[in-house]
Amino acid sequence: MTPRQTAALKKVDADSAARDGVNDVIDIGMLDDWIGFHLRMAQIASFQSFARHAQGIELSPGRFAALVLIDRNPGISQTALSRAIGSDKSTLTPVLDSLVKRGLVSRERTHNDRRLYELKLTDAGKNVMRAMHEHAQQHEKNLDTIVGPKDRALFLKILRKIAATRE
Amino acid sequence: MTPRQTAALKKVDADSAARDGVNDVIDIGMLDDWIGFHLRMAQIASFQSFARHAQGIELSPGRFAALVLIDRNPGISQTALSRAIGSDKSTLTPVLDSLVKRGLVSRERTHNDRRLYELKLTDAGKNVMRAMHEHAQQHEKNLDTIVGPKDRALFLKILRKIAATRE
DNA sequence: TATTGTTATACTCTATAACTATA
DNA sequence: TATAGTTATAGAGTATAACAATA
Repeated sequence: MTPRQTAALKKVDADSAARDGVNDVIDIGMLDDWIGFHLRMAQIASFQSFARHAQGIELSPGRFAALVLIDRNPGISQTALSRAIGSDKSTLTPVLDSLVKRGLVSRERTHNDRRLYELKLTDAGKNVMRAMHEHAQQHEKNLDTIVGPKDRALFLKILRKIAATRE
Repeated sequence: MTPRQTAALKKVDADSAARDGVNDVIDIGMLDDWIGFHLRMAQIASFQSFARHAQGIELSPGRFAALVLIDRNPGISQTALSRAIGSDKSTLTPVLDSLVKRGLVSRERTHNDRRLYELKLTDAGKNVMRAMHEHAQQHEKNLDTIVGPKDRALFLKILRKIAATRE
């Protein structure tokens, strides 16, 4: 490892820098060589880009993911869904409340075990998901361009590996 | 700060799957090929790993980053700091309040322009940063192992590129 | 007793707008 | 007028603990 120790995270404009007595370029020190830090910054940028592409459709990446998961796993329970997206079941309650209220998801008790709900997409939910899909695909296309076709598979493989690791 | 959280996309245990009538493995559909999705999942996993390593020291990645930035740029103003970490100045106010209250950061008006604060680390702040550094390095070492030495530079380069893109 | 899902509660992170004090 | 920082406020996202209904 060869820490560069210095990098421009963001240039401060010359005027304000002079005014502040602060250097033109901010020194991010050891962070510059840290995977975790850049993972965080990349995710923030990606999230913001996603939000720009999806403006008009009110659906955060998390909710969109919930919709996709319900679509692909019709009848899934809330607890199973919460496990899949890595959040607590109590976190999911208001999310599903709003998705049901907006008519995108149906929630019915199972016949076998009346403690569980069966989650399914309504037709409206499928439509919204499809519309969202298009926006998300444009966003993905931009990411693809940034990553480049040559390194795409490797990059994805590493991301999957990081996500799968629980140590 | 004690985020528990489970594995994203993890397998549902056989028993509960049978009980739920849900497949053993959750189908994530189109998400599986999406960079943005896996970026998000990797970041969540990395964050949780960071939290586990840093348990005992109450410092989120964001606050740790603020500390590092102040350490490397002593005398930086709050607005410059907020620009560097990409959040609003009002977001930073309570963060700095708590860092100052905990004796980790000093905040003094500049002599030239009495609207600005000069942020600096106190000795206690430097100590905490050093302790944090050790935890964070262990965390980084794990990430390094996952990524592998061969692909590390390329992976970092792509992350930087994504973070730098504002389209 | 154990599990599903809800409720009550709380904390973090984030932002916008209006404000103050200084320039 | 413009800038640095605070305050008021709000909303998303997250969690834990206690609870009701059901198993």
